[in-house]
Amino acid sequence: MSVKRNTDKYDQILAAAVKVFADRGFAQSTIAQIAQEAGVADGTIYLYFKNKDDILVQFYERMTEHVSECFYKAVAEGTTSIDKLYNLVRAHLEVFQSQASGAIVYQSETHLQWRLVQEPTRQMSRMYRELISKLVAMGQQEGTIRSDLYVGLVKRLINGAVEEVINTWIHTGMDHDLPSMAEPLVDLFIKGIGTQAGATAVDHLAPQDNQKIMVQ
Amino acid sequence: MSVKRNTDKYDQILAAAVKVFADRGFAQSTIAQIAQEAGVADGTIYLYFKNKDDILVQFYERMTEHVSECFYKAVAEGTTSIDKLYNLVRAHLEVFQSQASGAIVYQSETHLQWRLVQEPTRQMSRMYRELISKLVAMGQQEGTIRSDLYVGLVKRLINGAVEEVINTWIHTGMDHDLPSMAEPLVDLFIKGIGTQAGATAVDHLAPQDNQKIMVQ
Amino acid sequence: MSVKRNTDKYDQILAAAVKVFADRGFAQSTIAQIAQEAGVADGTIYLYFKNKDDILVQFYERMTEHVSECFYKAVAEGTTSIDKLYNLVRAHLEVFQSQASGAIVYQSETHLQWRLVQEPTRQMSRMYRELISKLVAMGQQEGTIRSDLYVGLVKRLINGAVEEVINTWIHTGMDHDLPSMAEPLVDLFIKGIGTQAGATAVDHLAPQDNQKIMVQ
Amino acid sequence: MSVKRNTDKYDQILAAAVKVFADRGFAQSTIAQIAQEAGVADGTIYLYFKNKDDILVQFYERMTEHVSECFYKAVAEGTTSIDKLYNLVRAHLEVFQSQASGAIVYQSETHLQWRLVQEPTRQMSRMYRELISKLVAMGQQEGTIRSDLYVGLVKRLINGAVEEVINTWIHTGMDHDLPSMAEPLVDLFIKGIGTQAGATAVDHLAPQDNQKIMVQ
DNA sequence: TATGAATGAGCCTTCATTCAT
DNA sequence: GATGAATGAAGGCTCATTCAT
Repeated sequence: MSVKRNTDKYDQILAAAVKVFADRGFAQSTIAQIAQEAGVADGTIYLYFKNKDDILVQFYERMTEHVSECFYKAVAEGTTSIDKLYNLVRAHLEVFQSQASGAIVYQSETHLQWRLVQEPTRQMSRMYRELISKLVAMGQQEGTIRSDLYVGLVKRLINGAVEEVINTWIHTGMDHDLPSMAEPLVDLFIKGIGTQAGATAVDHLAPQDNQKIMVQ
Repeated sequence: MSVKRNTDKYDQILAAAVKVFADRGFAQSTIAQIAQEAGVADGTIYLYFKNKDDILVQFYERMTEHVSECFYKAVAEGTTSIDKLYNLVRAHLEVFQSQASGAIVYQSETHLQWRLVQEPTRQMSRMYRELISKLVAMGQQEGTIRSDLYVGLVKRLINGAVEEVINTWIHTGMDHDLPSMAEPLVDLFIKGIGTQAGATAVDHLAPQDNQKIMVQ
Repeated sequence: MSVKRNTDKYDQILAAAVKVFADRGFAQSTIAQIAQEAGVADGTIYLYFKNKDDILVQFYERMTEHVSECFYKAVAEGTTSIDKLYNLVRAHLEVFQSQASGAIVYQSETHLQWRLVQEPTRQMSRMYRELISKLVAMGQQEGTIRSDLYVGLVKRLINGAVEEVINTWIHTGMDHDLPSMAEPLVDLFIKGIGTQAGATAVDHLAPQDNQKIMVQ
Repeated sequence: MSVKRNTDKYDQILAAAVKVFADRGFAQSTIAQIAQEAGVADGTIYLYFKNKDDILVQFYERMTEHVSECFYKAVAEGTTSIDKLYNLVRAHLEVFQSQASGAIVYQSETHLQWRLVQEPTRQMSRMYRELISKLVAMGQQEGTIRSDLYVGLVKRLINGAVEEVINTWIHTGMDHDLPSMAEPLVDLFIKGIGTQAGATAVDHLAPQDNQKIMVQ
């Protein structure tokens, strides 16, 4: 009656499903396609997953867990905050490159299946924010990172840029090396794109309402 | 015979469709739902759109056109490159805030309905890259923007960060003011998150293969 | 409220409908197609015909009437029974050749829309039988036609053969001259395909139950 | 994935479909009606047939194959050409009587669904022509069949007359015995309806262009 | 009269899910 | 456990018919 998890066949089906989802999108994928890709009968899938939605949810939970581990480990391995940031970005790119299908599904379905994957996604986001938050605090103590920063926005800056790099990679056929983008990205994160003169110029932009910036 | 475009009812149906798509996703939306939201009969939709896919395509084409205009105008209105960048980011945030449903659909379906919306999406991306490219070149002449930049990556940095800000806004209930994020974002883009010491530290990160960075 | 018949537009629509029916079949034809072919608006058709079925019925009634006239006239013009038969067959082929679309529709839809066109079809059949019946009786008096014939079967022989010739003409692209088949057909009807020896051989075939032969 | 053919349920559905098609015509029949008649769910039909069209095509292929076998066997069993002709006509009537629904569908849809059933229909026609052709040649050697015949026209004479007999049978409620018409039909085919005097009279009909007669 | 936009019932087809084997 | 045939609800789309202009 209740589904069996963490068996070989479970993994086999999940892997097949991710591949199919990556190809056609979750909503356009059918149980029959997944079954064929996994080399099992349609009905067999229901021995391991409650229903079609459950497959996606399981994937997100696994993915989140795996990614979390990787990110934590990557950050732990760095000594300075900048090392840690570099390791984090590199780990992000590496884990998505090594699991292209998973990456595609994750990037594509998060918005669309929000109701289903809200929980793992939020957890991922929280984890990311926490890592960035610690990084920034550490860097501020080291004197390598500015002290006038809204952490929430920094997180969005870094996460958004990295994800955009991954998206571009996906849409251009996944034919270039993703982790090698880590260093130039971190370079941009740290130094920005401006010169000293540019920095001064920015300070003369009209001030704005900073109240709502710290959301999430 | 052929569909009637640019009529009141066309707009009415398109608006309804965007609302429904934003709520449930394109694939999960039904013609019946759109018809009900628009206050017309199911069949009426087919007087204005070839089929369901066509509704999404029309939306993308309209959106792309509208956004392009806004962005071009915004950039044209700035005097310095930093002004222009600020105006661009602000325009991006403004146009998506003013069309929340459209923003959601655009962000959500681009990846998933790639076959359908490839063309307008590519056009949008090209336009964005062009604007950034000109901005950067101008800033480099002004001496406000660094000269050692890969424009493609800068575009991904800025676009990715802005879209992530929009996504966060969407996922947190669209309850804060989006355009006010423009200034702190530009501040981060120009200055980065590092200090002088941080900048020096970045230069000591392991060098990497820069060959493939210029993709897109 | 009540439909107007025998006006120019009525004829125009009817002609257009027959053309469309011939192309795609009655059930696969749409009012929109007929309207376009006729150069009128969809709604206009309902000023002249009760509904789609009515168009077919009107066509059958007209066709039956026209064909009847032609057949009667053709038969009246012959002097001997064989002349009359020849004229009948030739008229049949002529009228269908001169109205190819009508011929196609008539041949194709009679079986399928039996419920709709039963009446005119039956009338046509009755007329045909009557003509043949008179022909045969006349020939028997003249001594040119056998006296041991079941008229119903003779009618089916002649009508069936002529219609099959028409069908073949339709299916081979309507590119040969139809009325010129009248003479060889009549030759076969009168003489049969056998020799004297053949005729003798036929008489030795097993006798059968002749009771039910005279139907229709 | 691919449809299952030659199973019990396949036959069951095909039989039900033929019954429904015979009742209402192919285009007016619905999958739901067929499913109900077959006692299965709508979706089940798609496990055995690609789509609605495929059902008709399958029927035609089966029918053609079955009829071909019957006709070949019937002709093979006769000794003289007239025996063979009689057997052929009788087999034709028998096979259509024993499969009334199939007969109706075959006669009704051949013209209308020409695109779909062209292939089997052409094959059937070719087979029929071949049989007639051999028959005639044999009879001519035996001296029982005239030597001045256009085979194509003879085929149309025989086929047309037989089919008209079947049509009449269908339209009059299928209440008389069809095979018993074989003998009087063959009698007409061989002897014609004329007397010696009639034959002479025919020869005085206006000559015509014989060039195009041999089509098909 | 004539129009053609609007309607909505109905149909083919797909596919998640079940269950007898 | 594993299968895959069967189910039937649901959705995209068509088109005969109506009616306000």
